[in-house]
Amino acid sequence: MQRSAKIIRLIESEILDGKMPVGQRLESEEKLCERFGVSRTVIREAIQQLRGRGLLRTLKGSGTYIAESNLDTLANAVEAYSALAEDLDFLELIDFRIMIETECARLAAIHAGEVVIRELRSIMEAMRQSKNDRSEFSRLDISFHLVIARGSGNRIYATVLRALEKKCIDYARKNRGDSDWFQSIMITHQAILDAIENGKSETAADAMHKHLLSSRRHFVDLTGGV
Amino acid sequence: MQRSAKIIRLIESEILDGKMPVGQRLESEEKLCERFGVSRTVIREAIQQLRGRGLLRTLKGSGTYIAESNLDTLANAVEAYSALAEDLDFLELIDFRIMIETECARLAAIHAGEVVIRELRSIMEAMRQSKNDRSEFSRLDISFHLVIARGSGNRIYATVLRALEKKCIDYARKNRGDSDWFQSIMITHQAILDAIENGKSETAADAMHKHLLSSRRHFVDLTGGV
DNA sequence: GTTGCGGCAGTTGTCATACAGATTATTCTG
DNA sequence: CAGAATAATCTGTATGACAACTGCCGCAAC
Repeated sequence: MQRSAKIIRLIESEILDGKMPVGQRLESEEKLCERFGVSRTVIREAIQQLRGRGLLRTLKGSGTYIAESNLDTLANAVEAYSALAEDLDFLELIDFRIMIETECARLAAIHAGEVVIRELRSIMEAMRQSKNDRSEFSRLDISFHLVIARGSGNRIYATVLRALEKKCIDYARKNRGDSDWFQSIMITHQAILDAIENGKSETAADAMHKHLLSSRRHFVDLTGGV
Repeated sequence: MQRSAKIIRLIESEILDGKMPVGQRLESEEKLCERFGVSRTVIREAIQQLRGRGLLRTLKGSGTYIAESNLDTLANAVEAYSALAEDLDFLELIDFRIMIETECARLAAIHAGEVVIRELRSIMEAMRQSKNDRSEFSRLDISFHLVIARGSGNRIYATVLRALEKKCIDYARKNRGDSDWFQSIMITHQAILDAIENGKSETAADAMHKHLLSSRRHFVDLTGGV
């Protein structure tokens, strides 16, 4: 095994076991060299990888510190996974969305404020006017869902869904349909929005669930599930 | 901005935009030096960080390749997030669990085999005997949930929940209660187990949902939601 | 005393060079 | 042609040097 890999495991376990509090400064690279008996090259490579994982952050001229948690790191990981997972097809994606977004709608009905609701209304209006621009329509469609995730008040949901945005837009573009399909999306979106506005959490969850299930059926009909 | 950061963005975007197919070999470090006009040090630091993110993997003597998606990377990110997020309150955690574990229970009722069911039974028995050892009881409580996640057959759910194990145990320990609370957990766990044994997916999902909702209510009552 | 400046020590970022250890391509040999 | 020996290529590690930046301390001016 490479030397840097050993150093990584040592530092990683110190952090994850909570021995190193968030924000604490690591020893300088030179000290770490002495302590582990390796060259500065090895220490630096280990630190770089741990920075990539979001466990450390470095300030030039100052030092390297235990990072505070960063949602972007989580988003990067999810985005990387969805980009690299060749076998993650759109059915798995929509199944995952059914799970997470049903919950988002439920929470959004409880937590969403006036700002979020106005944003949703404005997206609905833009969608009406983009009826004939399929690409723009798909983008707005997904942004409607992202805003609801944000309105849930749960940052994890919002972050994860945002990381999947590209993949979702690809799905929406592929899952195109005729004028009836357009109408169906607008109606179900409106039902979700109404429920959120009125704070009816179960109704919102149910509407979102039906909306995505119907999207899933449409996708299966259109593509045979591929 | 550091030079390695620029290189990272360039390579990252090439990968995430799908220009570099999974498994493809990157140019050698020396070629990348020429192309970007920097020293080998900078190139290597960029590669190290991208390895940490799970986008690249390197074979000594051979080269650096676009990684295939790896569940461990996702697990690392989730674990790092939960370990470093001092402000990740338990309500967000339990909301997330309600969502994902309801689905796990549903799938486990369909996919769980005899091995998983025996394991669940044995955990129930151990919980009965650990009634007075709160720490051990909490550990067993969470392991019951992890086994169900494994039994769902969905590796993503199982991986993510496994990465949250430590945080879940902390939650369970904090969410302690009296003898009635103990009985309530045992009864709802039994209901979930029965539904899974009998392959009743909707019943299992419902039982899990009720179980975690009740846990959430108990937590809110106990702590005021903090 | 307080403020502002300069300089010094410490620290990370980058470069260059060298070689070890592994893999891959090429050539040689039977 | 097959297989072994060899060469070329590539990553891992070590070392030394210097640039760029930060934090701290002391000193001078007010």
